Amino acid sequence: MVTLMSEYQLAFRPEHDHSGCIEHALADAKNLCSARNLRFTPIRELVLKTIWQSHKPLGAYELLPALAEAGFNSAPPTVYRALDFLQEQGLVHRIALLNAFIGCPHPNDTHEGSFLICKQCNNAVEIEAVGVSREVNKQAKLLGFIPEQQSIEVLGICPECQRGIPA
Amino acid sequence: MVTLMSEYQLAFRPEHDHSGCIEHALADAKNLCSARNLRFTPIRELVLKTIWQSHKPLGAYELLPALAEAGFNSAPPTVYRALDFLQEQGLVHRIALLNAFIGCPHPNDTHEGSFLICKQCNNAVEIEAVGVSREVNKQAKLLGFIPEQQSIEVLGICPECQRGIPA
DNA sequence: AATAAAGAGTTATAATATAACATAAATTAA
DNA sequence: TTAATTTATGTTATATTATAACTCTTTATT
Repeated sequence: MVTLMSEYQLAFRPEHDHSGCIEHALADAKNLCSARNLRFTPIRELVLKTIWQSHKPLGAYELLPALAEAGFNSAPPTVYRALDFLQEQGLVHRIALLNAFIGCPHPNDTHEGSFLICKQCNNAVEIEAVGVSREVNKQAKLLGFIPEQQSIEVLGICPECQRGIPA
Repeated sequence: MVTLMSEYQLAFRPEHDHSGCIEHALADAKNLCSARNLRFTPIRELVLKTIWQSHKPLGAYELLPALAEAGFNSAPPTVYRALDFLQEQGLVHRIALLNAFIGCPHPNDTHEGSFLICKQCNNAVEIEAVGVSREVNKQAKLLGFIPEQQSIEVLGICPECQRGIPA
């Protein structure tokens, strides 16, 4: 059952094994940094882990308490530096509509996320918007515009919340 | 020549008659408000007019000086109220990636803008992204998600700037 | 070990946005 | 036409998000 479903659906399925999401994301990040000869420092790991506590995008300031509890400096620059690093490496995405950050479930292929964000439960899923990107590029080409960075964000109601059961 | 071109291209064509854009937008707004029995107050008109001074999205605080010069209160709430009104009526769009606002060239049909934004000259054009919206809805439906609000923003280089002539 | 580079600590502040309450103007009801 | 109501604006204060600038420490390179 689960194996037939795209990982992208998990965020909208409260019953899924979320500890698997976290472990998978952290392992991915460790591997990716090691392969790129980058340092996956304790602060970076903690920020990523905190982001992955749920599928709800978190604001930068919501990440600070976790740093404080772990005994790190918890001034804004600390978390923004970690977020900058994680974004550069594709490990997290920033959701512009929310000023918030979410873990990327497939950080290995460079891409920009497209998101469905539930207004009720605040969970967000990253979708493979191949068709969307293709259409955007088509429109851009018509105007002679060279696209470099896309932000596609859709607010709405997720399947769970439609059933009246906020996740 | 110009009649064959979509109005959407104008932002990337520095030679276009921009006074026409402004007049058209203000006339549209006046008609729309009157048709909806809404008040197109001097502040709202001035904010819209200021936004339409160019095709570059403007931040809220960039609009304040115009209010001050015209003798209005120029504290942030004044401009945000006007922007809220203009957004609700579809007269301006907010570009989330830039925290900035841009005039809508066709405010009559309710829609959400999709934008191509030039990183060099900062001009932005609203595109008719019918195909894009269709693709987004398709993806959403696959996941049982009901889309309500879309934000599609593409950063890149416009045709003029590709030619090395920043508009 | 000496040097350089990268990461983190720290203080201050910039930029964006809203809350809350007072006043004024316009619309509607009496 | 006034009185009541609604809508818009004035005003002060503050919340939220993000970055600048400088210091110190740790890690990597020579």
